[in-house]
Amino acid sequence: MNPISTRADATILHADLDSFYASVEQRDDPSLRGRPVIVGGGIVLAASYEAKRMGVYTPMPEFAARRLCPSAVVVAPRFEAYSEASRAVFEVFHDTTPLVEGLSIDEAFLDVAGLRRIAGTPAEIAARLRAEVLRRAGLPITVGVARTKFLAKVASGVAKPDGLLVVDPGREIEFLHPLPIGRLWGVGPVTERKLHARGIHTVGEVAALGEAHLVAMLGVGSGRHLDALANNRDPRPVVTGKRRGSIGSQQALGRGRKAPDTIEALLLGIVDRVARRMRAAGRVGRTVTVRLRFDDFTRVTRSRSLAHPTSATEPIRDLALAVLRDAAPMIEQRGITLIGLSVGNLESVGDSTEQLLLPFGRKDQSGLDGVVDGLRSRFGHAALTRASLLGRRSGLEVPRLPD
DNA sequence: TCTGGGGTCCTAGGACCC
DNA sequence: TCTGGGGTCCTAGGACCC
Repeated sequence: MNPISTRADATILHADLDSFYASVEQRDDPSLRGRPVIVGGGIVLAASYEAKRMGVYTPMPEFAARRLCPSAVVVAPRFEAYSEASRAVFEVFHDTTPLVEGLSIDEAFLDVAGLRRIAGTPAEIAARLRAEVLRRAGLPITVGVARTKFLAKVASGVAKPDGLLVVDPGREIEFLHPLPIGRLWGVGPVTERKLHARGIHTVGEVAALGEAHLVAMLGVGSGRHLDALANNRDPRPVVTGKRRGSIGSQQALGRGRKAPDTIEALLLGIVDRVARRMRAAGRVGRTVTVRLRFDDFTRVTRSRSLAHPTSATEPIRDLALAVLRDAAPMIEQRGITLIGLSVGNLESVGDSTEQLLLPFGRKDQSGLDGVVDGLRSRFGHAALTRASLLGRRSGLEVPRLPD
């Protein structure tokens, strides 16, 4: 009998654009190529590798970066251009494999298992992916290849910039255990401090600690999570079709007193932006969270939930204002330096027609005409059109909509 | 070094229901 | 009259990620 290999192949790619915003600027303005570039808006949003070599990092205050790197060209961010570049890059991802899990505007996991016959080994696919991203989007990208998501991500981090690194399944521990704990997904400044205080500096040392110890130190969630990663257990599959759970916006205000009217006006602007984005995305939500940051950089959040999900501006605005007024004494006393709002508990408009009709007490199709106006005011016309289409498709006689 | 804007996930207590 | 345990939702806060 032939021995059956139980060890899975390294088929997960982590693709991560290098200094994304700065690279887009260098791509679009040839005079910036080869020079230190900082994309800044108060803080450093991105720095080219030329700037990083001088010690510039994200999110360093802009003035500090200028002092550190006087020869740097500082450019204002162009978020539209970055979204467009991201779209082009994700097109390449999707042309490579249907199994794409986006993590942010500039990185994604790709599962290329099963593509060997038609597309070659994962290393070959990764090399081609890098070349294609450069050709079609004009951007450098680093790819890590491994058996698990975590190892693939670490690999791309190690290979940066403009690199490709495959972690051979036979050498995973050898690769993983010497790494500093900061490389572990979920270890930020706080956890790092706690571990350093106990003399733990490498992933191998975390692995040796044992789950019980980690749980006692960091809580059940983080403890188990870190124990698993450090011991090279990461069974998470690449998941497609994930949707956001919240949509929000915020604005830093700088120090100094602001009149209550000014703060309200800012919040209204934010509500408007968020509601607009929700409608554009075809999402409705129920939980409205107002976020405040004070002069001393402490933060609070205050949230309330609506009875029914919505993407209409008015109910969100009313609730947000009520929450803000409750917080007025706090703001008066502590000074405000940031205001933000997000809407969570998101659902997709059109997930089910019933969900749309439920708030109106209509589970069947009798007398639907009368609810059209109500639906429009609640969800907006575009969402209603989609719902109507879906309703018809699922056999409901949803009334035709006036234009 | 004094800190932007977009998110995710986890924890924990209290209300409420069965 | 005094009392369980489980499940779910809501709210607040914290850590983390890019």
